[in-house]
Amino acid sequence: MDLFYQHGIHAIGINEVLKSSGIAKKTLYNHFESKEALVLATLEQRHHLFISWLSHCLENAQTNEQLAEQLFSALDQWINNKVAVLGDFRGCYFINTAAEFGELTNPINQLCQRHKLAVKAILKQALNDADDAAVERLFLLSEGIISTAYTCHDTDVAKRALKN
Amino acid sequence: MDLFYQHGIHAIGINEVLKSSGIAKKTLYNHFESKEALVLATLEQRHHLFISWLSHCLENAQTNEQLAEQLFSALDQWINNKVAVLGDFRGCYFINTAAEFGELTNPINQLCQRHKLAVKAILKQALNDADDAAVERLFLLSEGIISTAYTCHDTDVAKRALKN
DNA sequence: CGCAAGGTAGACAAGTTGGTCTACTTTTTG
DNA sequence: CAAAAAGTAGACCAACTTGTCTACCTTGCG
Repeated sequence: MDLFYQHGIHAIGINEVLKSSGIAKKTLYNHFESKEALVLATLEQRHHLFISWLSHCLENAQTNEQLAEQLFSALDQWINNKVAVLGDFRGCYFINTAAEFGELTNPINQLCQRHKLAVKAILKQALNDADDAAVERLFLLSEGIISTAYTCHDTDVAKRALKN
Repeated sequence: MDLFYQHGIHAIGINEVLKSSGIAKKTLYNHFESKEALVLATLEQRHHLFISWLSHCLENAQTNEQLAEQLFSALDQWINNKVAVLGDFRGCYFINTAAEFGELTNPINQLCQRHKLAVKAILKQALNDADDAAVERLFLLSEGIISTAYTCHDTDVAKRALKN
């Protein structure tokens, strides 16, 4: 997971995965029928990790403003490597991976899409399905923050969003 | 350019570039000393293309609201393949490329960052450097829109943003 | 025209890729 | 304990990677 997240899928060969995990090639191909299957498993794992972290961060928000505050401050924690389960921040694993696998028919791409829809659903639920436009704005802002933090190496962007 | 944008850098080998461009390998390496140099050239080219398209789209905006309207409607055009110079929409070339080349020391990554800063500068300028917080929000929203349109295959996201 | 510059096609090198397979060892389990 | 299951190390394969080089051909220009 960490290797793929830190360097991208194409940049990491199976042999590097083996070396870093200390596992034999045969064993790996015993558990996963291909590199794609392995990648899908890492996506699935991170999906669950991320969703449960995010849900926890957004618990008990009462108002739009409160939700925004909790969301942005969670992102700030992540961006500044304060969230152990998410590892060293290197943008969104799903955005990054979708960038490498763009074909709509590719299961990898589809999983990335599903992840994003799940994130949006969590925001919606945190607002009791109240305000669709607010959910949308919050989602777009959070995507923008994650993307900007990564490509601009801007570690303060979430903090600034908190203030505005 | 198109090949790299549509499929990602690692997914496209030099030989595919040659085949698709009808150029001999020697010739290519006569003009570019490496694949990285070629990639940098495509980034540079698209950077200029994109910046000049965007500047044009944002001309003569008087208010925050007007600027937002012009920005979102420009994005909508791009996302729905109405902007010939930008080619078939496949997200932001710079976000996608940064996802593949994450090391801060890599010139490719640095170019991606510079592009984003230039985009932000254009927004700032379009508002006559007036309202920093508004520029920031607009930038984040636009990054979110581009990213969402791509990873969620959501071609209406810019249109919805226009309405809110 | 004649020649230099720069094009073409593609063989080739050295290394990497994902994936299979053999031969052997360790662990689990009835 | 014995047998089966699952692990290990790594050779091997075919295909592909970037990049170099040779040999030939086409241009543009003095």
